[in-house]
Amino acid sequence: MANKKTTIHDIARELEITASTVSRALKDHPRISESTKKSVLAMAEEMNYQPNSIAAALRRGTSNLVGIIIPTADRNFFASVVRGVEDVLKDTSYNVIICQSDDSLEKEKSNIKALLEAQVDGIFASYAKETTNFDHYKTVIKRGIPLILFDRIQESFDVDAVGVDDYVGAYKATEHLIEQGCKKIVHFAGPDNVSIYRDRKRGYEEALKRNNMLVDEDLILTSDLKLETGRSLTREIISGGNIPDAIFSASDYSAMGAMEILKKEGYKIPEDVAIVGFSNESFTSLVDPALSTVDQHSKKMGQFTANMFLERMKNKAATHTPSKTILNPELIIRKSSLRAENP
Amino acid sequence: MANKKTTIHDIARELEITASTVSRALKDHPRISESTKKSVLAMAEEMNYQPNSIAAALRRGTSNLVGIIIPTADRNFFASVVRGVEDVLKDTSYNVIICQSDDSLEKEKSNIKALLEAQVDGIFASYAKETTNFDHYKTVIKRGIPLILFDRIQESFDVDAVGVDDYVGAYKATEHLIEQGCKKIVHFAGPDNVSIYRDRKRGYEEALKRNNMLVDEDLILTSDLKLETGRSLTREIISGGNIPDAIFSASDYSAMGAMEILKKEGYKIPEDVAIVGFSNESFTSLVDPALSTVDQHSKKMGQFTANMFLERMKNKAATHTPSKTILNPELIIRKSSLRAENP
DNA sequence: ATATTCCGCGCAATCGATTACATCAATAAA
DNA sequence: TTTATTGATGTAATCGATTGCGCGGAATAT
Repeated sequence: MANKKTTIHDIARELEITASTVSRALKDHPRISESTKKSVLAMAEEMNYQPNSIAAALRRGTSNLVGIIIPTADRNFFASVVRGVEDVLKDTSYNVIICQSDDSLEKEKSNIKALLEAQVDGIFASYAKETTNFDHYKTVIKRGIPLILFDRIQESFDVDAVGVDDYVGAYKATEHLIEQGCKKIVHFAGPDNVSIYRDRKRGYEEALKRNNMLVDEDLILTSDLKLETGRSLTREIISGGNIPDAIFSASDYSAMGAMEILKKEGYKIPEDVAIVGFSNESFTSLVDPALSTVDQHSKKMGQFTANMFLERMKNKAATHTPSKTILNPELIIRKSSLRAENP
Repeated sequence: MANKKTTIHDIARELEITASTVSRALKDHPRISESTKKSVLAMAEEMNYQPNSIAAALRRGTSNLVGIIIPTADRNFFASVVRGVEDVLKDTSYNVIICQSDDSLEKEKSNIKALLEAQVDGIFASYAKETTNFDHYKTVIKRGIPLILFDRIQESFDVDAVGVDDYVGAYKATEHLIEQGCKKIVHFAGPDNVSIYRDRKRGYEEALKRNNMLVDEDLILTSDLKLETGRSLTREIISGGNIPDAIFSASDYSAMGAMEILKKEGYKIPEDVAIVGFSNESFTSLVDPALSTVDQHSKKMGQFTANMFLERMKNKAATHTPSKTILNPELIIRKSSLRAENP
C-alpha cells in the first residue's frame, strides 16, 4: 500500500532521459526545451512526485529551515512573535522549527544543538531567564549561521537583535500612574540578569525621578513575576498594612495576581490601587476591570526579525555588522488605571 | 571567521583512519576498539564537530522530525498540546516542526506539502475548521507516514486519533446547569462540519432530553464562536428580550463575550444567567466571575499523541490498524455557573 | 563553404553519513 | 602447525538532488 517515493530518477527512467534533465525541467531551467519541461511536469504529476528537500538540502548546503527558540509557546507574546515570523516567511521557501526552552539554560543549549544538527539556515531566539552566559549562542555565530535575538536583548552581546524599548514602556506606564495622582507606586520587577526587566525597572525609576518623586527601594519587589507570585506578594503587602496606591508590574501575570487579591480584600481598582501590567497578554482586555498594560508589538517584532534575516541572506557575501532594532512600545490605558476624577 | 563545518572525513584524515571508523566510533559501535573511540571522541571535541543530521537523514531515509499542524499557536489549548508532545519527544531523537494552518484549508495543504518534502517521520494534526475533504491527509497515509489526528476527529476517516469525548463534556456541562436550576439554556454551537462541535451540541441536546426538557432549536445559535461573535449574539438575545437563564458555549471565547455584554447590561452572573464555556483557556480562571468550563486535558492529549506515534514506530513492520483514543473531559465548576442557593 | 554561436541534454562528481561486505591480523581451537 | 574464529578496520555503494563541464547538432555569421 505504502508506495515507494518516486524520485527524479524514476521520472527520468520513465521518460528515457537523465535525472539532470528532470531536475532542470522541474526548476524551469532556461536551457531545457518547453516540450521536455511539459512532459516532465506531466510525468511528475502522474507519478505523484514529491521532492525530497533533504537531498536538496544536503547538496546545496542549505536546509531552508529556520529555528525559533522561545521560552514557552503558551504565552501570547511569544506565540504572536512566531506568527509574525511566519507571516513573513510563508511567502519564501523557508520553514520554521519551533523549540521551547522552558526558560531553562540546559534546554536552550540542547535546542541550539538540535537546530545546528538540523542545519538550519538561521536561528531566532529569545533567551531563557536562566541564561547569563552566551557562549552557546556564540557557537552559532562562529558557524556562520545568522542569529537574531528578539525581545530579550543583551547589550554586551554584539549580535543582531529586535526588541522593544522596555525602558520607554515602563517610563510611560509609570508616568501615566503619576498623572493619575498616584503617590506611592509599587514596582513588581523581574530577575536582574534579564535586560528587559532591568530596563523596565530603570524606566520606572526615571519616571519617578523626573517627576520629583523619590525612588523607594522598599517599593521594588523582585520576583519571577508569575501569577501566583503576584498573589503572594500582594498578600504580603496587605498584611504589612502599608498599602500603595498603584502597582506597576513588569508582567501582566503578576499584575493579575495582585488585582485578584486586592479585589478579594475589598480594595477598589483603580480608585484604591491603580494597576498597570506589561505585555498585553490576551486576558488583560477580558478581566474586570480591564488591565492597563504595555503592548510590545509582538507580531511586528516577529516580522522585523524575519525580514532582518531575509535581508541578511540577500547580501550573504558582504561582511555583516550586527545591528539592533528597537520598537517603541505602546501604553494601553484601560480601566485598571484610569481614575474617574482625572481627565 | 566562519569556520567550515568539520565532517567525519576531517576527523578521519586527522587521525589517519577512515570515515567509517569515525562514524562507528561516534555511535559507540561494539566492533570499534576503546582506544580509537577515545581518540575519535577527543578529536571530534577538539575540531568542534557537529553531526550533519541532514546527511544522516538522507542516508537512513528517516529525518527524525515530526510535524505538528495546528490551527493557531496562540490558543492555550493548542500550545498546551504541543507542550505535551514535546514533553514526550524531548527524551527521544525526534524534533518537532510546528505549522499553523490559521484554520485555512489552503494553508493546511501547503503545510502538509512542506512537511512531506521535509521528509518528516510523522505528522500530528488538528485539522482546520474549513476542512471537509481529507484527501490531502490521505496522501500522507499513502506515503506510509504515520498520521495522528488530535482533538478534531473525523469518525468517517479511518486514522489514528486522540481526542476527548466532547459529547460527554457537553453533557456534563449542560446537566450541571440544569442542576443549578436553569430552565432555559442557550447553546452557542460551532460549525457543523467540525465533529467536536457536532458532538458538543449532541451532548447538550441529550442532557436536556434525559432531564425531560425540550430541545428548542431557537436556543441553539451556530457561529464561529469567536469573542466578538459571542458579544454580538448576546446583544441580539438581549434586544430580543427573551433572556435565557443560562448559556452553554462550545467555546470559552464566545462565552466570555457573552459574559462581558451581560455584565455590562446589568445582568448578574450566575444569578440571572449562568455561563459555562469550553476548553479551559487560561483567561477563564482570571476573569470575574471565574468562568466554568470543560477541560480537555490538552497536555495529556499531546502526550498520548506522541506516545501513540512512538509506539507505532516501534512496530514499524507490523501492519497497522488505526485506533482512536478518547479521553474523558473534566467539568470545572467556577463561579460563573455556581448559584449560591444550591448545594 | 567554413567558422562560430548556441541550444538541449548527458556525464559524473558532490553533499556527509551510514552500512553491507571484504580484509587482515591475531588469537583460539584442532 | 594448520585451520577456524573473532576483533578491528577499510572499501565502496548508497540516499536524492544539484550542477560544472562537455558534446553533438542546428542555426547563424563570415
